[in-house]
Amino acid sequence: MSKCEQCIVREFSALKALNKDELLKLSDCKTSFSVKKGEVIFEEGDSLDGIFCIKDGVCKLTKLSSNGKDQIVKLVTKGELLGQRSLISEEPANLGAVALEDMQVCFVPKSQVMEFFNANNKFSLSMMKNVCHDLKEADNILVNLAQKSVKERLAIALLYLEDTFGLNNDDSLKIQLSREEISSIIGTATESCIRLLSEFNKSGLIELTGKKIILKDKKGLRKLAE
Amino acid sequence: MSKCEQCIVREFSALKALNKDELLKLSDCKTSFSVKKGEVIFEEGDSLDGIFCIKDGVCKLTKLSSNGKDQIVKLVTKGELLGQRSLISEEPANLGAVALEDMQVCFVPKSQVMEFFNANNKFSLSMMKNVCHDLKEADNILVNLAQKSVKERLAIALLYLEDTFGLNNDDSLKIQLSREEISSIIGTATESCIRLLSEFNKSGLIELTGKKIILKDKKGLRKLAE
DNA sequence: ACTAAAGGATGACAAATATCATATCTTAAA
DNA sequence: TTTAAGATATGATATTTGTCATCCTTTAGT
Repeated sequence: MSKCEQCIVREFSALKALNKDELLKLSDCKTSFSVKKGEVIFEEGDSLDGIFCIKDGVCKLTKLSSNGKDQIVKLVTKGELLGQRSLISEEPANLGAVALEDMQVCFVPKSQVMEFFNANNKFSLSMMKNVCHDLKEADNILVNLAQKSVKERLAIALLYLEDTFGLNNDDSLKIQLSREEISSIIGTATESCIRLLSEFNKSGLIELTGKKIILKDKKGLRKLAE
Repeated sequence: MSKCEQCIVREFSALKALNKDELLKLSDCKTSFSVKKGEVIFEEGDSLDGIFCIKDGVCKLTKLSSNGKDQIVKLVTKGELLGQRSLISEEPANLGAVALEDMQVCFVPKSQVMEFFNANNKFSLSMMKNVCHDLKEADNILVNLAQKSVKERLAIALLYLEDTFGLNNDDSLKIQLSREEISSIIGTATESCIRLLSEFNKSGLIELTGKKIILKDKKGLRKLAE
């Protein structure tokens, strides 16, 4: 069983507010496991008995719409927590979580989180700020979905993916998403997304090489994104 | 200066978690004021030095998109609080608030809210649950905007307005929104919204009499909304 | 009561987006 | 390696939605 003290999740999440004693408790009660690409961490409607710490990898949070299509609501990556809203609300998960890459995850039982929550004001405030940040982001995405064209949303999404997940050595986006997944982020048909990527490619905004995407003209993309 | 003890906001918001002493403090520090229909309570980007309690009336929370159109992100009504996210995040308001009706509002300074927040665990947990609820709602709306047609979104919005704000004696929706505002909720052009309302009217789903809207066939609307 | 301004309605048309069909390419399993 | 399944690409077409113009109706102000 590894220690939580040096874990990357401590750097980026509410766990940074925990003191040494609390970290020891955390190490004791957590369970580690790995998740293969494509595997489900939890499904929409599941009751979560705790939160997940993402030590490595990226997953998507999705919701199935009644038209049968999945919408990606958020991508969650290394260093972040998963399941906070559900835990605080004491409600089943509103979104499902699926690994986009192989992941290393820890599970911390609800009882332990609530103990920190009640005992450590900094921890609860920090967690709250995360939820608030998510709310702000969700509102902003909501406005984009309502007011921007698919083309604009694609430009925004590509810039977001580069900013958030960075680049490989060849300047291509580090995060690997299928065309269908990109469509599911921007809320459009897969074919429309593919067509626009081709168009961006032809007009020199991006460069497509197989699955790889390189943002060639970020200024142009930013202008498109407005 | 009126007492907070009997205030309707206590019934529905995090204020229900305050004890008698705290309520007295609240009464002491709050300022009451009224807002006329159409007036701005705060604007996107404003730094809020506290939260607002809505004693009466309804307001819209909007965000201006780069295309020049306002998107209504949420309607907030009698009994609810305003500005919680901004307060917790210690960030400027992400959304602007404009009265849809004449309102009675109280303002509670940040210092006092934070005092309750730190001293009273129930209060902070309750407030957090509100933010979590907002997040869930925002995610759900986001999915609808991404995946549902304008017609479906209109049906959903009409049902929501009836459920949330109720009916007048003549069965018409109690909340009065302009066509432009309805468009701004469902994220479409005003003309498209007007056209669909006419269509719903002709097909017997709703009945339009001037500004009044009566949901005639809720079953049909629910089916449309899926 | 009159008038201007705003809101609402509708047609004609354009643009954006979805859908369906099909072809090609990639990947993983036998 | 071969093959099948899935992913990507693209054309043709249908549908949805937006835009612009115009007219009608209501509302607020003088």
